[in-house]
Amino acid sequence: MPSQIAFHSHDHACCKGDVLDHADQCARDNGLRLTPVRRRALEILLENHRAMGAYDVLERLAQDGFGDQPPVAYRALDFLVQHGLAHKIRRLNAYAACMHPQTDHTPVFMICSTCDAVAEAVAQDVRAAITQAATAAQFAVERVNVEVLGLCPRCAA
Amino acid sequence: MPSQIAFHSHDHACCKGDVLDHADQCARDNGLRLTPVRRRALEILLENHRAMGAYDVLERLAQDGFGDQPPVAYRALDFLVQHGLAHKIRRLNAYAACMHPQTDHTPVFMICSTCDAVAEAVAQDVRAAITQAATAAQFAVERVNVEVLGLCPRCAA
DNA sequence: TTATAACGTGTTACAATATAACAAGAGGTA
DNA sequence: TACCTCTTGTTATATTGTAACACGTTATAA
Repeated sequence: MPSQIAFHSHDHACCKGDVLDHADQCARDNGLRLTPVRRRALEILLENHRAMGAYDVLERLAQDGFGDQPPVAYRALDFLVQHGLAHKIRRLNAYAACMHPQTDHTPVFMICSTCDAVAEAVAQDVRAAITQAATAAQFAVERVNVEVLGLCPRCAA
Repeated sequence: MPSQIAFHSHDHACCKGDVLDHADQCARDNGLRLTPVRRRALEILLENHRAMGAYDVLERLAQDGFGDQPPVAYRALDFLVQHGLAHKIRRLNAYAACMHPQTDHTPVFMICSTCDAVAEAVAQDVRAAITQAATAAQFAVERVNVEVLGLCPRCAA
């Protein structure tokens, strides 16, 4: 599942299913508890290739009978981020499901400034270039966040 | 002035002076109005190589006799960011003076997770790698933001 | 099995970050 | 001068994010 397809038409039910399957698998393998709220939060994020604000997710969770106070959403989202099942898109103060949960990746987020769609690319050489720059500054890298704002193919057309 | 020096000892009065001089120059050349609040905001950001929250800057501005309501700080900071004199560090919800205002750069921010110091590296190949990844996804890049969390040389020691 | 500890959820209350909108002043320009 | 634009100050409010506690559930271990 190459990252680029987020911007292009694809079988999203399948795309979504794959990620959820992996999440279940990952939970089993690592002794994580993918509880109903957490799993539902991930499903909500997976509904489209857009980042969602914590309060938007909260609203959806509340509709489904879960709690309706901010910590409910923040805790579920923090869990997903913590375990690599979702990412926080800082430019948008929002969250998106991880589209490459199986790989140890340094995600590059491409955010469409027109339609707000978000795609996650895996770019190993971006990571390499960053590491090199950091090394030159004697800086020990822990986490990397790359966000690119621009126009997705659809909006550019 | 190589980016890396932010993490190392350097003549900060000079470092600060250079950036302010450039800002004055840049304002003259481009017909920008580097008004007292705006210039003072930049000076405040330049006091150390740390990112400052808008409310911290506001407090300082208020002490200097400017308004004490949030828009005062946000407007000054937005102006600086808009014209490339400062950057917003999204991981910290904070702002830092631009240390390479003269160059058309894609900044890479290195944020120390221990002491919160921020250094700004210019890494042309990071930009190149990102552009390549974006092109592969038919994504038209407008702005790029790279933030690296880790340990600065001092804290690593 | 029961005791216990660790974790998860719901809730209240609040903190931190950010913006909309309007009035008034400062600075140019015809 | 009259006019326009930009800038500043202010009020009020929106948005995003957490601390802390009560209670339930799950895992562990005697």
